[in-house]
Amino acid sequence: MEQLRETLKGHHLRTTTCREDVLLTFMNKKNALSHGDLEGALGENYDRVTIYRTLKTFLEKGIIHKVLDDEGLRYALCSHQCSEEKHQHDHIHFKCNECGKTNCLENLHIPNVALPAGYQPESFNLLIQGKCPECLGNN
Amino acid sequence: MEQLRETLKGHHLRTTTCREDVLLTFMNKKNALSHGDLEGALGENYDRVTIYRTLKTFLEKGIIHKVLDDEGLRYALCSHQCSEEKHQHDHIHFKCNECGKTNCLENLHIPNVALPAGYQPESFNLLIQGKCPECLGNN
DNA sequence: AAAAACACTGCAACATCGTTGCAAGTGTTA
DNA sequence: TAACACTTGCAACGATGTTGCAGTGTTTTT
Ligand SMILES: [Mn+2]
Ligand SMILES: [Mn+2]
Ligand SMILES: [Zn+2]
Ligand SMILES: [Zn+2]
Repeated sequence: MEQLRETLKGHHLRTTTCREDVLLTFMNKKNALSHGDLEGALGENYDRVTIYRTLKTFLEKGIIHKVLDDEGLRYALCSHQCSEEKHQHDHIHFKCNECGKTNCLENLHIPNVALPAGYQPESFNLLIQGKCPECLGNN
Repeated sequence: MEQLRETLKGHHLRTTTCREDVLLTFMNKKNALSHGDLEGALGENYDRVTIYRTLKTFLEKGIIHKVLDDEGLRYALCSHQCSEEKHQHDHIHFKCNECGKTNCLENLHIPNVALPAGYQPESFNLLIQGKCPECLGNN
């Protein structure tokens, strides 16, 4: 609980109950969340628009990052110290086609790619889809 | 023009003007297109819904594939012989943050990744964002 | 302590995106 | 020709995302 405020303070954001709850939701569920997921979890307490704006703010401040998906955008916590200036990610995301959950594989890095001459890379997003360990166990 | 009908026939689809025009649009513009792009190009000739359905059909038949994006889904032609049964892609996509265009780098393959035990991969999507050769030239 | 400036939220209104059902039209098959 | 299957447009709807504004609460300044 106190850690939440630390995180917000650390990114120069005021502590509000909506921000605390959104942050808490990300920490409880460990997989990537869509706006709809958050609205489902917190929609009775906060307006849709407020949740959108909270996500936008968290993105800008480096608290969460986008997770590409084949059916809609999701978001996940930045584990390392991202800030408003530097938003660096090079880890892999895995989406299970069975349970539908998408997770950050934080310690699995995207391999280097030798781009053709003239391309200047700035950021990378690798999504691997398949079956997750849990779903493979239950069958 | 005749090649269009070949492609449609080859995937067991009737030749219709909408399908021809959508296919033609993909071949003319070389970058990945969103539904909105197609609606902008063909919207006066065909209903929005028809374009949605055409995209869905092309996806199922293996004529186009999804291209993940940080602001919305796009689609691009499958260059190799994808079919209704087998939809295999392992090439890299590049999105230019300057001009906004996303392209298939057909002959640049996604490197192998050693997933942790228990994960069963099925498909891969790698999007690299940065500046494209054209935009780097013009400045 | 009071005033001014700023930040956050909810609400309404709107725009875009995507899906579904149905009826009419067109092509294919028998 | 008659039956059938596929394709399209239209209408209606639901989901997703954005913007402006007014009310409230915080922070900063005087
Ligand atoms: Mn991640
Ligand atoms: Mn591609
Ligand atoms: Zn799973
Ligand atoms: Zn460019």
